[in-house]
Amino acid sequence: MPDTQPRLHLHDSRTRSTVPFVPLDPQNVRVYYCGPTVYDLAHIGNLRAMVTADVLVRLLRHLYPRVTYVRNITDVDDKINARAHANGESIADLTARTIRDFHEDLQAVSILSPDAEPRATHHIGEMQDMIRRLIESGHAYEAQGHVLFAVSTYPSYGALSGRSPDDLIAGARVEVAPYKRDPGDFVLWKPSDDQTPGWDSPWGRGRPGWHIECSAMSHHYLGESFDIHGGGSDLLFPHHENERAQSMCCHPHGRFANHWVHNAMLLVNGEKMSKSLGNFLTVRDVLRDTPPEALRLLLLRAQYRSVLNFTQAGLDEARQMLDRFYRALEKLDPGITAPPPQRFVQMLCDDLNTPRALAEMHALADDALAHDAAAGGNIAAARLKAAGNLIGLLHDTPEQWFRGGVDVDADAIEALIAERLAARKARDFARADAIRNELAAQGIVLEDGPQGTTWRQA
RNA sequence: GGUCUGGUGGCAGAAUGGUGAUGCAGCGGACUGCAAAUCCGCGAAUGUGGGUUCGAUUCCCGCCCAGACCUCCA
Repeated sequence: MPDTQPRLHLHDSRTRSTVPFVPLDPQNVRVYYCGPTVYDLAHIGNLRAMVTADVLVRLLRHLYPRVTYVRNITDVDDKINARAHANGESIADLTARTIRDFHEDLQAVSILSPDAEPRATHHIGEMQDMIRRLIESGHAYEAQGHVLFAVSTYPSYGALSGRSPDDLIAGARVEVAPYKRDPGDFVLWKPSDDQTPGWDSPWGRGRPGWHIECSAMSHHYLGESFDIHGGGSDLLFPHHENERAQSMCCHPHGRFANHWVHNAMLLVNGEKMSKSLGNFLTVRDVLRDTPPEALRLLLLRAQYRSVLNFTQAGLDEARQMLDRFYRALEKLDPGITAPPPQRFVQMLCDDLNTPRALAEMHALADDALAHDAAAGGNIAAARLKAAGNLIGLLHDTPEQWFRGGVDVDADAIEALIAERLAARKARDFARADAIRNELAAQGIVLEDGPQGTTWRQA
């Protein structure tokens, strides 16, 4: 039914407008996202970007036959050097451990692996090639052991982030290195001393600047032109602006990213997350006492371009929403499957409007809960599950969701339920309630239904 | 200082030039021995001052407030 297939519209940061998404090659949609700099655990702000990318890629996979999703790992960076030194460990140990932790955290919240996850240190050669070409074409110059990109050679510099070069100079809050021809020039290659990781190059032993890695890796995996480049809005300038300048100057016939997607920042209790405020939350911190799906749902409750305020109350609410969804999935018949409803997909196609998509899921849950199987309750449940799965939710069974938290002795609980049933039959409600209270104290909630008494974790 | 977003019920959070989704919380009812879960129902919002318009929450301007970015923070 190609006529009824929803069309994806996405907001493009470069033009600051929401436009129809038209793939360069409908047979292979190509996406690049900026991944982590691996010096510390992922925090929930990092996670928002990764979840946004995940929903986008899942939706693209639903709409198109093939998607190539590349997400890099920055494993050469001065913050890494500083952290390894402070920890008294090798850079290799630090980055290996951080990458492993990053993968664990993302997997916990059902973020799918990218098709390629290149590491900067594995692509130094390509970066050097690009730098060489930029020097040869007059877009870059050497100065005091550094190679710098000359922003004045790229007339469109600033077009992506909507700034004029004059604004940038006026607002520069960092001291401008004296060897720069223009205050806006940025480093492509910089010298390393003996204590710092470095690679031999035509410009001496050194290491790459931050931006060049993404230009080199996106070109290597996706070509001169690809469909979508994404990341947090804080990357728009300077990182993405600089990436674009380098890539467009190095590959003048390409378009680099056709479409730019940026997610808004996350606040914690109304404040920007920062170590000095003491509100810096890692994914692990949150998952210690929250089911991973609740964290994921919390992030999807706001549209990705809105600032999202992270609170414990919001997390609790996300958990309650999932309780109801899983309650509805108890109506699911194992044999019944359904595609995600068109209206749900339509909402996602409207610039990833996950709040409206979730409203559709609530309607499906209503339907499933209010009707028995003969009246379509099981179909609604199947649709709900398909919808949830499309955005990386509802992967558990209701059994796992309601009972999966901590270790409990199910046999002991069943024995107490049997004892309570006997007491109720004898109309000894004092004893029956005492048993229920005893279990409640252990975090076990009893529910008396038409089919008998069931239990779940609070 | 410059650039750019945004201010919607108690809270979270959509949408829209013409009766403002959804969720949580609250209130009433059904069900229950009482609960829990579920169901039915109810109340409740567009920061502020102007302008354009038959009509503005939506478009425009001022003000107030919040946030982001301004050379390596998702």
